[in-house]
Amino acid sequence: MDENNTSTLGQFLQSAREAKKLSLRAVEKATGISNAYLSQLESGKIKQPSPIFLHKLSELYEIAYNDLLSLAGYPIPNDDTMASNQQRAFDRFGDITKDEEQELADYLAFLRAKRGRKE
Amino acid sequence: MDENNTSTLGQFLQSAREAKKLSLRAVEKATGISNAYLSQLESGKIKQPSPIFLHKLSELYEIAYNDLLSLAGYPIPNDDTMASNQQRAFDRFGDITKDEEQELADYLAFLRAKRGRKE
DNA sequence: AAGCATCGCTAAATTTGTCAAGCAGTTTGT
DNA sequence: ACAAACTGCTTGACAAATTTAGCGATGCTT
Repeated sequence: MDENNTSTLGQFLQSAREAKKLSLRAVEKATGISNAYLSQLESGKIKQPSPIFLHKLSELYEIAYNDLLSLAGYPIPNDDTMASNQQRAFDRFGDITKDEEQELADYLAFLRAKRGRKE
Repeated sequence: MDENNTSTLGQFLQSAREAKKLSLRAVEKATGISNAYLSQLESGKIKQPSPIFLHKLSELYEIAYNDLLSLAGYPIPNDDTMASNQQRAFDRFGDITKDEEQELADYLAFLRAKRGRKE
C-alpha cells in the first residue's frame, strides 16, 4: 500500500543525508555505520534498524530521534512515563522562570558544597 | 560489579512479571511474545530486544517504557514535552538526588510565597 | 497411580540485522 | 589518457533476535 511515499524511513534518511551533502562513506566515518548498511537502510531493505543507529543518524543529520523511531515502526515513549529523577523533580516544580532557575541553581550549588565537605 | 542487582533488563522484567503474578505463558498469551523468548529475556541471554516488545511488556506490567529502553541500552528521546526553560535548567543542574529534589521543592515554594505577595 | 495441564527452560531452526569485500560508474588530478 | 580516489550498490558470511518443538518437574483430578 504505502510504497512510494516520501515518508518511509529509507527515503527520509536519504533526503536528510543529501540535505547535509554527505556521502555514504562520510556518514560511515562519522557514525561507524557501514556504508553498505546505510545503503540498504535508504533503499528500504532493512525494516527495523537498532535505535542506537537511529540515534546516531539523528544527531548527525540534526533531525528528531523520535521521528526516526516512529518511521521505523517503534513506539515512541509518551509523556506520562517518568524517565529520570530530574524530570520527576521538574514535573513537580511546574513552570520555572528564568529568575527562579538562577536562584535554584545557586541554592543547589550551596547544598552540594555543604554536603561535599562532610562525606 | 552490579551482578545480582535488579538493574539488569532481565531481572527487572522478571520481578515486574512476578509482581503481577503472571506465568511466562500468560504473558505470551497477552502479548504474543513466545514464552521461550521471554525466558531468555529474563535470564539475560538476549541483550537488545525490539522496542516493540519492550513496549508491549511495559504496558502489561504497567512499568515505564522509557526505563526498559534505557535498561536495554537504547538512547531515550529527550522529551520535548518539557518546556524549554525547564529543559535548560535540567541541563544545567545535572543529576538530582531525591533529597535535593525535596530541598529544592521547599526552596522554590518559599521563593514563590515570598514573591506572590508582591505581584 | 495414571493421566493431563502447566510450570520454566533449552536446543535447533528460521529470520533479520550488520559488516567486510568487492564491483561498476563517475569525478579528479597529472 | 590513465590512475587514483571517489560515488552508490550487491553479495556472502556472520551474529543476534525470535519462534517452534520439546524436555523434565510440579501440581491437580479422577
